[in-house]
Amino acid sequence: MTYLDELNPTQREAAEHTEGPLMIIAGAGSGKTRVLTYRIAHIIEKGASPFSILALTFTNKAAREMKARIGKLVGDADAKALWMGTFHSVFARILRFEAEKLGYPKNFTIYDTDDSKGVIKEILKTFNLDDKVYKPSLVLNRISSAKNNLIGYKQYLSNPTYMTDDRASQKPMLGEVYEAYQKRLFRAGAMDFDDLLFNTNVLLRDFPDVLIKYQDKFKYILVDEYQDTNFSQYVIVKQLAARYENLCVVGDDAQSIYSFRGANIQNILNFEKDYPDVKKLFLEQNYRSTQNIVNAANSIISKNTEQFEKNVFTHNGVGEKIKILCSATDNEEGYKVANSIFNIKMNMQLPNAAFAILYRTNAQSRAFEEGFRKLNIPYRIYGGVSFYQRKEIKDVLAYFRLAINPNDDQSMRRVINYPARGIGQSTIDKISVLAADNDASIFTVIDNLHDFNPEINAGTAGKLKDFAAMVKSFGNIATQQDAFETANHIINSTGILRDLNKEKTPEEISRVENVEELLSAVKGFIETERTPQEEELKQDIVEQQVPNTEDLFAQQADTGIKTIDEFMQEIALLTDADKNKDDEHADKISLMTIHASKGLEFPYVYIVGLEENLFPSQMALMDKSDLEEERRLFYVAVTRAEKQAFLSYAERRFKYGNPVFCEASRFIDEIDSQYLEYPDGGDKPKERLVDFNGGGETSYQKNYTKTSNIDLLKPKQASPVLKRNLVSTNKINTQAAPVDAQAIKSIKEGTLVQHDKFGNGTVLALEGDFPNIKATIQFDLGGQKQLLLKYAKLKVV
DNA sequence: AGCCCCGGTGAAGTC
DNA sequence: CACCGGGGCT
Repeated sequence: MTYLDELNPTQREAAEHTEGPLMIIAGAGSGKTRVLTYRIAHIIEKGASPFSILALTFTNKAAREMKARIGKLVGDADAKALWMGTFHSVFARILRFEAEKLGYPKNFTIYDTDDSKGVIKEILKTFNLDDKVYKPSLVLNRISSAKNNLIGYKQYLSNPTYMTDDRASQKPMLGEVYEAYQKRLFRAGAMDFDDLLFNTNVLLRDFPDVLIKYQDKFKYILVDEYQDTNFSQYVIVKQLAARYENLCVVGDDAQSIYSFRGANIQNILNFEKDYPDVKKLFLEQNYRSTQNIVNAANSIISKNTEQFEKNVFTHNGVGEKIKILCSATDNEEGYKVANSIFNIKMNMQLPNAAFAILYRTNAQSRAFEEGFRKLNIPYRIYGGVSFYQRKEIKDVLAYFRLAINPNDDQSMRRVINYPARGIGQSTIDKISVLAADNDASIFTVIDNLHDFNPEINAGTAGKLKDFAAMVKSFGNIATQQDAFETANHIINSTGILRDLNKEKTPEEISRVENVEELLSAVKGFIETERTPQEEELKQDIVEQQVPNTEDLFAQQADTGIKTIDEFMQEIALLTDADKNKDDEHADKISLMTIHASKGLEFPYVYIVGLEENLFPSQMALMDKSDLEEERRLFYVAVTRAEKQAFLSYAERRFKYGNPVFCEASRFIDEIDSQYLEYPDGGDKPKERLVDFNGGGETSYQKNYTKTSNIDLLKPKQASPVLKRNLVSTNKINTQAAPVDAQAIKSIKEGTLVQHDKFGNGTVLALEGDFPNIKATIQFDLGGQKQLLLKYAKLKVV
């Protein structure tokens, strides 16, 4: 038990309080992971089986690292036996063994967002709906948030509020699209990410024996990052914990930054209502950062209204003040930050890994990359297009998926004619219609062609049959051989590699390399042991004496072969943090979004692009609660820093190809100025009126003037839209509602407006929801146009 | 069937 | 500006 002595009294209390509900509010850098690992180790040492402990983390990486640390305390065998992972991966694993109760095959496919969007597009086609009105991404968001709130399509269709909302937003068919979407996925034997949680809830709700089984099994439940759980996850946890109530949730309401995907901060704020006898502990001592950083962060978060009272403090040194960097343009920001890093690195003899650049949006990385390249400093970008998103990889994976589940229509469409085998669009259309009409999958149709009487010539029918036979043969191999053999076979017999090797362009060569890399990932996969959880579940199945002798999992339990099916399960649930292929140990500067930086720490942190409309983002400015979330995001960013933080902004920045004047972010002003150091060395913001005419014309200005097609450089004619950018960059209007919004809202039907290009016009009609209002305008000269108000920069005449 | 060019459109964060 | 999808051409 000596390791418990390494904890401070509150931490230790948290680790030793193992029975009953416990809520740990853990401030940034307060040693949360340490407490969690010690707590779990402690539970095991007290005699609990690791199989009875369920620990839900935010990323698989976090789970992996925590397991490794627990392994050091209690031994790897016990650590490996823990049920630890993301909500999605843990419950996907359980669903594999219970899905048939819900009518899904146990080898169901997990659809990613691209798959989902594809399904929506097809539905829109069959319903003859305009995909500009029913934007797939919006439709999907709507469906997703319904599912995260446990609203199935039947409830959705019978809910008057949803129906009214959808009619009001000109999308009365949304409920029907939801229904069709769900039915298509079911037919394809597929679940999307939200279904994994939704269906887990259905399972626990409708099958009391299953609920009891898992309630009994999980005697200890821990949930990390509880502030970012959604309703669906909340209900799962509540159900599973109902028996023992040994439930420990850990989180920091100040770091809740995922409401856009349904996370509900109320889950943590209301925890004590659900469990009145909860033990509440506050970890308030920060071990990560200097006093300046901790105090500055406190002053930021104090502006929020919804939060637990807490007092984060540190005994670390005072440290350097937070430095403000101001650049003329986004490009200059890149050089300035790169130079600043270079200087500190040289002066203090630090490794590159001591520095991180955090931004609001991925698109901001470019300027910094250039800066680092000029100075020859190695860097690494987190996020972006992941390996598994690449076209050639998705093609190969589609074959893998078909081998496992031939009814997976999205994969079927992807490769039915890739590499080309003479199955054209019109043929695909015909069989798609047949499939939809008969509520069958595409595979079912082509595998039983003569039953469906398609109007297809004999030659094409033969090709379809051949393809169906190939898919079937892949299926056989997939169940009998290991993942690597299957993958090899599929890649070779489909001719994908041949297709990629046709041309020797650098692009194609890198594609071949990617496919080879995928193969070696499969190889690596079969060489690792299967997890104890899989064995446990399989054992469970065997004990239940599943009668079906062809049962895939029973077979695997016998042979011990790791199949392609298991490989796909694993990669379908990787989080972006897990997908980074770059080697982690190389000494590089890290560039990432603030969201991606959650849970990480760096000695020197540069938070860049601190400008109104960028951070806080334009979208967040519309809504007070969004602004609070944005502020929490800023809090997360600042608290990543150990030694020093830098805040950088640019006065001009290219957005959508146009130069835009920027105003320093209100967040800078919100920090108590005693913790800040401005560029001129003072502790007060410099008066920075934007000077349009005076001063030498820099090359930047020339550049901007040339490419600008809007009136940014003529303040005299400033429209309401532009006015905001012309005000002094100090406090003045940071509290006021954005002028953008007002300008947009002031436009009604019949309003006379002026447009840069089209001249004067009259608004005929408006449609869509703010801020995406589209206006139909009759221009005196330019005729009738449809314009999006948020882009159109209209002036009211 | 495949390629190219054009025009339109979008630009936050993610399992 | 960068990307995507559609349409048209070969």
